[in-house]
Amino acid sequence: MLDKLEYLIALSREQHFGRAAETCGVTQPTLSAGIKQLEETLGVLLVQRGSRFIGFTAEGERTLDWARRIVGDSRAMREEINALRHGLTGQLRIAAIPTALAMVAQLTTPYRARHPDVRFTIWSRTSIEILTLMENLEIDAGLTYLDNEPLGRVNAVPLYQERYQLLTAADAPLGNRERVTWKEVGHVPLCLLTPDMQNRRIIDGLLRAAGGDVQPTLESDSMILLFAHVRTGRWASVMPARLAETLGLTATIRAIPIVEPEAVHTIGLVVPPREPLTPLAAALVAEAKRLAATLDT
Amino acid sequence: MLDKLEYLIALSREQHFGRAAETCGVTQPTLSAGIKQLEETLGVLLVQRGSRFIGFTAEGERTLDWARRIVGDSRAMREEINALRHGLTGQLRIAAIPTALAMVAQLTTPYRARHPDVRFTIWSRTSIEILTLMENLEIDAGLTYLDNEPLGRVNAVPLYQERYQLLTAADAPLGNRERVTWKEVGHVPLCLLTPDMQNRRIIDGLLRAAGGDVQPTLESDSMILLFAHVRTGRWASVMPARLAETLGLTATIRAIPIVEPEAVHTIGLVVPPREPLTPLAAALVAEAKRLAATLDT
DNA sequence: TACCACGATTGAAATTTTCTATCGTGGCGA
DNA sequence: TCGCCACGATAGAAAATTTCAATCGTGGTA
Repeated sequence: MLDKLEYLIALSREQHFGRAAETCGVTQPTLSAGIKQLEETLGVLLVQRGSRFIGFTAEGERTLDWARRIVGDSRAMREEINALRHGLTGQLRIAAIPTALAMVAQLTTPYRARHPDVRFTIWSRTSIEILTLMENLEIDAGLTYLDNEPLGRVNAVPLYQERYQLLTAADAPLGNRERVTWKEVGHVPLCLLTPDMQNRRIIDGLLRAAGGDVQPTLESDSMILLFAHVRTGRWASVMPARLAETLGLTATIRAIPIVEPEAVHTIGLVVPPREPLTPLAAALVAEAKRLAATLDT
Repeated sequence: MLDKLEYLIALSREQHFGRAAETCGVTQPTLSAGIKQLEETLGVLLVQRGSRFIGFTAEGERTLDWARRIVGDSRAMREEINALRHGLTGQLRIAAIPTALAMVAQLTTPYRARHPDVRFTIWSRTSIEILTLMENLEIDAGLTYLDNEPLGRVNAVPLYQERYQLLTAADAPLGNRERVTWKEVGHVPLCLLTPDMQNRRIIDGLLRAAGGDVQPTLESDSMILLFAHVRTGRWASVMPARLAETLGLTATIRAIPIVEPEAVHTIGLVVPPREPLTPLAAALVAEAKRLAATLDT
């Protein structure tokens, strides 16, 4: 039964019987039969059947909710019992938005000092993908915006405030300023994240509100790539203050606060709304609270 | 896996491998192997092994908690999906303390009017047994005291206040009074519930506080039996006001309020702290809230 | 000391699960 | 319009697992 529920979750993730079967490590007929058996025991159709996967029925969606919860709880049970015997071990899966990636090290480093047997896997993902991954039990925690676009069903721990700076060469236009306005930034050719990133949508909004138009010269989903371009001294970008500090400024590259308005967004840790949390996730939340205290103001 | 967790719950209920197996509809070796397999997948001992069942290990108790939750959720899933298709059907299992049994009809009658396909099973149990039954997923709801002795992990809906009256023949000692004190009641030979009932412990406490000693002439776990004795005109008892009304007073039997102090205890519906509730339980909670509104004050 | 209750163990039988191979269907491009 | 292709369903054989009846071993008890 539990494995059938896993099949259902995989199917919702992959939207495809064959691929779902593969991720579960079984063949396609096995997964098909599993879903059909679920349908029989529940007495309802769960999947809209055509010649290919179309979607779930209303009952299927509801069952999916329960499946996520039940499967999640059974994994949490295993993890907790294991932790009772062997302390915190295993793998912690985290996804973070690109602008928060640098902050992850502030969490993982003290975490590892306390719990050396935990291994980490960290993905760079959009805020929307983070929520989907969390729904589907593919990550244990996420680092994302808490206050801008709607959050799904998660518990959140605020970590720090994201403030925006223009990153540019000192000898470029605006390079000598102590502060610049969003309107001014709108007239500079920029390297920005791609529009599927919430950070980009925030910056777009701020630029438009200042009456400017958004004309990025270069887009990427990688902050490293953006930063590398800025480093050449020939490009400019908009980055959160903390990230710019972490990446390291040189004599020739300046980070200039952007005002009018001095926009601020909250970044935080999100974890599944499970009670109790898995031990690994609970320890991460504890770490996040400690970190938040040191970052305050 | 799910069935193994059911075995664990059954074992905690029966404290005996053979009986637990029987209630699960399998043989004893099957249940033994199931528990052992659980122990292997979790990598810990769950049961203290002697030549017979001794108890669970700490890890076993923790696993039991998870098992109750996971098994409860999977049943709730089945029930909810079934309700989506066929409306509310199936069986609602309720346990009530004896003094609240008469009130059950106030819940079941309107419930059945709304949902005619639901069948009821109702047990008379002590307040402690009700909590145990709920823990072990053997009942869907209970009717018990909310305010006197510690309640377990449940959600509660207050229903009504229990006030105490002396039930006695009009021509017996105290039979002509408008009110009597607990001290006076302490001097009358009484029919009371057995001491495993919380109602009895409450009355004991009140009698002792009034300086009297508790000397029941007759004890039973059945309110019907107590009432039948009172009906003969030769015995007296202490009953909640509402129950006395429901059982029906005759010209010769009077219900006399007991004061000093005018003790009051809250009775309510308790349901498992599951979110969401099963549809059957949720409907009962709705009914209880309606009833509570009509009973107010 | 002998018995008894209880849970573990064993080995065979039954059931369930899983796989490979193949079928049928609907969509899509030539 | 036809033919191909991707996808999920189906069938049947093989493998894995679960379950059971029978029996054993161990403590506790008379």
